[in-house]
Amino acid sequence: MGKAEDTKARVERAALTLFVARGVAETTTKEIALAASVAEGTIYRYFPSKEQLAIDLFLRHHRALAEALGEAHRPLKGLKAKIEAIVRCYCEWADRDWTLFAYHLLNQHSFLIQVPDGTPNPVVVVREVIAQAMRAGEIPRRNADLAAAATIGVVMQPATYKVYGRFTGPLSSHIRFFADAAWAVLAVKEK
Amino acid sequence: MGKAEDTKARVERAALTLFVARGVAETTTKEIALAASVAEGTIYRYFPSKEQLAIDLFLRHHRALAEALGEAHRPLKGLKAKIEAIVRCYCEWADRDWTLFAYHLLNQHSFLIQVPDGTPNPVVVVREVIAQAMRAGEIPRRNADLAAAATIGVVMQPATYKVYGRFTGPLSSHIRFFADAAWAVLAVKEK
DNA sequence: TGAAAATGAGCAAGGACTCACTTAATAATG
DNA sequence: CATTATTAAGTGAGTCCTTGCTCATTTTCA
Repeated sequence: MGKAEDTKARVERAALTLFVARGVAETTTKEIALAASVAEGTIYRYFPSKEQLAIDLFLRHHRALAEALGEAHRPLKGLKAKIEAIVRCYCEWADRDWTLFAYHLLNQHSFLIQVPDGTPNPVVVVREVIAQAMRAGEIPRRNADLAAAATIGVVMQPATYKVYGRFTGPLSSHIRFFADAAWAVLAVKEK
Repeated sequence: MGKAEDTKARVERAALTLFVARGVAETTTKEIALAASVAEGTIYRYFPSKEQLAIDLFLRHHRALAEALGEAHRPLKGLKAKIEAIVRCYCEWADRDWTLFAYHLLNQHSFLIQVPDGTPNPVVVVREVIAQAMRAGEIPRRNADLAAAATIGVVMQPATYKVYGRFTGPLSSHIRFFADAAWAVLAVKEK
């Protein structure tokens, strides 16, 4: 790794850690510089603004996660297999870089509006898998957005509670439960 | 309503609306004053700081929701009935004052750490209902925090997506689905 | 030796909050 | 009742401080 890339990476990691611990607005550029062992001005060699640094961090993860989820389910046939692959991919992604994952989770509502059209989107990936399974008659038909939201909630709420410290240990240890629970939600029959 | 209480309420409502629309840190005291048709100094007659105003708003709702959920399920017997009552209460609560609800939803991670010990807590209410049902053998035993989180996610994730504008219409129209889906998650068997 | 990288004092902008003061409402008084 | 005194409510210009960002200067290193 070149010196410049190393410095850039240090700034990103420092910013990320502070953003998660104290929030984006509450983190100052001075603090980022200090945590990255760099002068404040150095940040501006690599990023045009603090805002852009925050957005870059978010978007990079957002896109990568969406692509990973897409590739995880695409080769498989059948909703059950796809759901399990998506859940596994999501949990492993979270466990691999928990700080980045937490940042993405906690800042969705700040940045989601700024996602350019056509950007791969994790929610849309899941929604499409579900909508397709409804068309194929694998699960009861209903509002696909609603079904996708409830299904995603089964995994994302536990992830959120892990961020809050309500649990410990890797998300991956619960893949079996998440996949079964997600399936159970999708299989709910209209009465 | 006395004049003073009316002013205080106007300030609170203005702050709430702005906090939801733009975030707490991004909302200035000038904007709050303007929206409440009040001078900036007037805010400080009723609240010691902007921060405290934000916390008050959060805590009041947090406590009230927890109590409402508790009362909704307490008279009932059996997990299925309790879950349905909790889901109904939660959805109606959200529909009744959507701005307040959205504020609470979007700012959990800022304020949850500041909740004083012993404060009624919506998550704990649900967790206890579930833990009790596990002890009674109504549903399979597993980590109660995990089960509670996944169950809550079934309702809260759709609520969150409604905040983001991904859907429209009252949450209450989906009570049936949420209750069935929540039950399905809890009934998932260990394999 | 020159370009790339890094520095950090300083600036302009904007923020939360204060406070000396005005206005409205209420009580006391003769 | 009219008048005055007392308190409550409201004001907004101004203070002080923090923040994001700049840029003239220095350091690093190929």
